[in-house]
Amino acid sequence: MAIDPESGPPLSTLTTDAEREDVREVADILARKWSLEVLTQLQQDGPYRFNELKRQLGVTPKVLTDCLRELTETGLVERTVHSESPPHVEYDLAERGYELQQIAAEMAAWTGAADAAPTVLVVDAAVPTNVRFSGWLSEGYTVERVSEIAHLSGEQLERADVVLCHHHQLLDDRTDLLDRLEDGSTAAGVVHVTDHRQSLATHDRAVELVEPVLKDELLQAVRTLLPDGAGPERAESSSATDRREERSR
Amino acid sequence: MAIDPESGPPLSTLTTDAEREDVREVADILARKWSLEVLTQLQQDGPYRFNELKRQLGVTPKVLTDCLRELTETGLVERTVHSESPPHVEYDLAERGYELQQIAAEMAAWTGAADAAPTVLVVDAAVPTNVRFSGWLSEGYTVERVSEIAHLSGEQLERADVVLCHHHQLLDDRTDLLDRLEDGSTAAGVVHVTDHRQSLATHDRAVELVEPVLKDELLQAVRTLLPDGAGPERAESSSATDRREERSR
DNA sequence: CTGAATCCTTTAAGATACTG
DNA sequence: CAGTATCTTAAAGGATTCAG
Repeated sequence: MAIDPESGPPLSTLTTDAEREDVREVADILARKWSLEVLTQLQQDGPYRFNELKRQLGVTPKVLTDCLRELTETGLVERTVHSESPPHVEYDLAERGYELQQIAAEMAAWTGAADAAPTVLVVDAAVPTNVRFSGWLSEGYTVERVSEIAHLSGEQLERADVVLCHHHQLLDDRTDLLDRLEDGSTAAGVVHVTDHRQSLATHDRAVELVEPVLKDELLQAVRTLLPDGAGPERAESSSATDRREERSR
Repeated sequence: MAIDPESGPPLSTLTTDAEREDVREVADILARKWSLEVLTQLQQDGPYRFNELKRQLGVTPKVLTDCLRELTETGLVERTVHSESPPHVEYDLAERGYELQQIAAEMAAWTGAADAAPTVLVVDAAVPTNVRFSGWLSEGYTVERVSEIAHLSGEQLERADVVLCHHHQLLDDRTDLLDRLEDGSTAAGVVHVTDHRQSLATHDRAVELVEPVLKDELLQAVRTLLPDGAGPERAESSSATDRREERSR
């Protein structure tokens, strides 16, 4: 398991089935299409009536009914019936609904932080090499590892800003992802690590390094491949949203 | 995450659609039936091979394949192909998978904390009364509010240790939940608040209070209705798991 | 105004059998 | 050993219509 030992272990583990079941119940609500929309809307604009909310979110009545029923039953939203004429119903955020949004905000911050740090995908280095490279990159970068480039998924490649791989891997079974890596049609830059110089840098977003590779050499190579010199020291300045927009263009 | 409302408002709000979408993606994974099982299993017992994991969890191969594919594509699990003979495949927790479990643990702690504090359900007090009662109870109790007892859901009643309601509400439209409240067949105790004494305490888990109700009077009444004198000062001692077992018997 | 009732489509999950 | 292929079921989301 790839946990860096230097950080003191908070190591809260989900040991019991009951705990995991609790998490699944909470996550199930957050995963529903309209739950968070309703919660944030209620938090921002105080109480809402049914049709107000319906118009605001652009959701069909059945779905909103289902959603609000679940949220009130789980104590995240308060439903108040006002009997004055004309009678109406108000929905407002409950204390637990507020608390849940704080947790949701942590989740967003977590993914945001990973998006903000450039991601380096280390492909199939032998274990000692892998550990060495990962250690060098662990500050300032999000590091992912993949055993064989043949099994690389499109999603992983999309998350990567730089792919770091041993050259011999690039000679094996061809895949379309591999082709895209070599012809430079991916957003990610490529660092080839080879045992002997082979002049493989086939496009301007590819760099070749020959073993033995030094730490500064690797970091420098990675840095040149990031968009306009954005590196770990500048990673903090670009928000998660900025990077998301960058990547989805 | 211990969110105490009296601390200055961290008030992280989920303002953008992108943030809510991120949360939904993460929550969707946690809500899946086997994701957390796989993650905790990998965390506890190092790397696993496919069939090992399959036997351990008692899951069909298709479902495990789907689950592992999603977890590796999202970078939570590392998949390593060992080509020595006999060749085999290993799955292990990735750094992000470890981080996600920390968040999951916070979610479990959050629901656990709510379970650990006795829950008082305040039914349909007029707004000023409601605020007054809720304020008195806010330390040491989880407080929920419901506007009309007629709309009380079974789930809410099950979460409640004590139901605090105005007596006139109990005379209106009958529901089965209301019957259960009055005949004492619910786990929850009942505090009736009336304007004039009416001798309504029909069972030993019901208490009648006459306005004006004093803070100490209310807190004392609530305390007598909790199982064997467990109150807010003892709430910390009983773990979330203990209370869950209590309630599900 | 606030939903309930109906119908349709998609997807997770499980069971079962089969393959490189 | 490590999956894939097929089929079935159940629940969620959505559109539309109807009702208290």
